[in-house]
Amino acid sequence: MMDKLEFILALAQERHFGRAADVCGVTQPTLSAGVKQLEGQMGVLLVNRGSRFQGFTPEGERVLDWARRIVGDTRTMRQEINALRHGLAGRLRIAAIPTALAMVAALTTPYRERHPNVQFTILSRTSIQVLDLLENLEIDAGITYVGNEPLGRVNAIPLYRERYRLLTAADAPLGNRGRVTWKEIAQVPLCLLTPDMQNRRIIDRLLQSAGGDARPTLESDSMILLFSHVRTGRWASVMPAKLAETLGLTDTIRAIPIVEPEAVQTIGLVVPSREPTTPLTAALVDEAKRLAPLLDEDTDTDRRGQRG
Amino acid sequence: MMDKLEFILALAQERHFGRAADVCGVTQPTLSAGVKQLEGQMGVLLVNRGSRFQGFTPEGERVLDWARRIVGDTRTMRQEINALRHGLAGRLRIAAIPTALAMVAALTTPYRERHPNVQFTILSRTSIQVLDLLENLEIDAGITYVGNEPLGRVNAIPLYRERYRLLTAADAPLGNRGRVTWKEIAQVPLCLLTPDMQNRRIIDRLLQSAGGDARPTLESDSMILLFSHVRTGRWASVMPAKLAETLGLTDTIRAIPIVEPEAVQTIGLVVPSREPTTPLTAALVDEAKRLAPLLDEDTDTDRRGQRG
DNA sequence: ATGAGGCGATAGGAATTTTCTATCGACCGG
DNA sequence: CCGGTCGATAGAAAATTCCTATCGCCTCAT
Repeated sequence: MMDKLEFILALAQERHFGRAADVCGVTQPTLSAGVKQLEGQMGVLLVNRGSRFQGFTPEGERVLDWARRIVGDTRTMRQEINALRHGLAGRLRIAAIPTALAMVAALTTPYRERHPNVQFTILSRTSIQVLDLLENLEIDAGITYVGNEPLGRVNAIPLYRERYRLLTAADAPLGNRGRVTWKEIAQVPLCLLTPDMQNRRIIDRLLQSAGGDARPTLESDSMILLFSHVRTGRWASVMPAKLAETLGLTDTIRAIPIVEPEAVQTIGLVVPSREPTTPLTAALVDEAKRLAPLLDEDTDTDRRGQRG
Repeated sequence: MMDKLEFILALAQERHFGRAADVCGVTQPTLSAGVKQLEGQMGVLLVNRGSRFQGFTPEGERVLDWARRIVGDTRTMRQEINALRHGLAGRLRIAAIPTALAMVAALTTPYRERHPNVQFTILSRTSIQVLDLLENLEIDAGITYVGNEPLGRVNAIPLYRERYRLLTAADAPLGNRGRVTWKEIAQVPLCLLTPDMQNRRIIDRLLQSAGGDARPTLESDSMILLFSHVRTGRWASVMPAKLAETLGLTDTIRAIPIVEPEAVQTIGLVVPSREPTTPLTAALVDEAKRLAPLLDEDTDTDRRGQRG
């Protein structure tokens, strides 16, 4: 029963019997039979098939919902019992949006000090993918934008506020400025994330509303690539203050506050809203709550510093 | 996995490997092996044994908690899918305290009209047993006292207020009265429920606080038995107004309001607080919410009538 | 003390279920 | 019309589950 539920979870994830079978570590006929058996037990067709996977029936969607819950609870139970015996141990799977990657260390480092037996898997994903992975039990927690769009069935713990900086060479146009406007930025050759990233969409919106043209010279899904271009002195980029600090400012590269408007996005930890969560996740939430005030303080200091 | 969880639920219920096996429809060695296998998967002993069942370990108690949740969710899923196909169908298991038994029909009758394919199992139990059965997934809903004692992890829907009447022959002492006090009642030979029933404990408390002696002449766990004694004209009893009405008042038997104090107990439907509940249970809650205002109205009318 | 009876664990074999390999038929795109 | 992909099916092998029979331990009554 339990494994059959895992089958349809994998099937929802892969939308392909063969690949879903791989994910589950069984052969395709086994998975096919498992799904069929589940359909027998339920007395309804769960999957629309026609020589291809064609999605789930309405009943299938409901079963899928329950399967997520039941499988999730089972994993949580396992982990809770294990934690009772051996303390916190296991692997914590986190996905973060690229602009937040740099601050994940601020969360994982104290976590690991408290719980040395926990291992981490950290993925870089778009904000949409983060929520998707969370929904499908493929990650334990996400770090993404909170407070703007509806987040679905998750709990959010705000971590810090993202403020934007123009990253550019000191000797480039605008390089000597104490602050710049979004309108001015639109004039320089920008390196930005690809449009599937929410960060890019936010920046596009800001540029457009300032009357500027949102046509970056270069786009990539890697912040490292963007930064390396800025380092040549020939390109500029827009990135969150925290990230700019982490990547390391040199004498030649400056991070200039962008005003009009001074845009602020809240970044936070998101975890499944199910109660109770796994011990590993619960500990991460604790860590986030501890960290949040510190980060906000940093941001305030930083802002005052830049302004003064 | 799933069936192993059912095993320990049965074990918690029966506190005996052999009987638990019977409940699950397997032999004792099968259940033993199942529990042992679960312990293997969890990596912890779940049950304390010493040639006898000696209760669960702390880890076992946690697993038990999760098992209730997971097994309950699985059943709910099954039922929900079934309801999508065939409408509401299946068996609704209800337990009610004896004094509330008579009003269950007010709930089941309209329910059955709306959902003709639903079957009922209705048990008469003490209020403690009702909550216990609910906790162990052995019933879907209970009807018992709400609003007094802590109820645990259940939701309560108030149904009506229980008011007490002295049931006695018209030609017996007090039989001609328009109202009586608790103190007066203590003087007549009473038939009451056994002390394991909360109703009896409530009445005892009222009698005692009125200075009367709480020593009933006859006690039983059956309301029918109590009533049949009253019908002889030689005994009296104290029962809720609703119940007295249902049992049928004749010219010779009167139901006399009891005052000083006029005691009121709220009776309600209790269902597991888990969300979402099974479709069968959800429909019962709907029915209860529909019924509650009608019942309260009756009670008020009744009270005014008795007083006037 | 000692024997009977109840309880849960264990052993070993039967039965069922699960899973695999191999292959088929349908559909899709060229 | 042909090659490739996808999911279903068939049949054999493997694994597991489950049962019967029995054991060892403990309790309680004689």
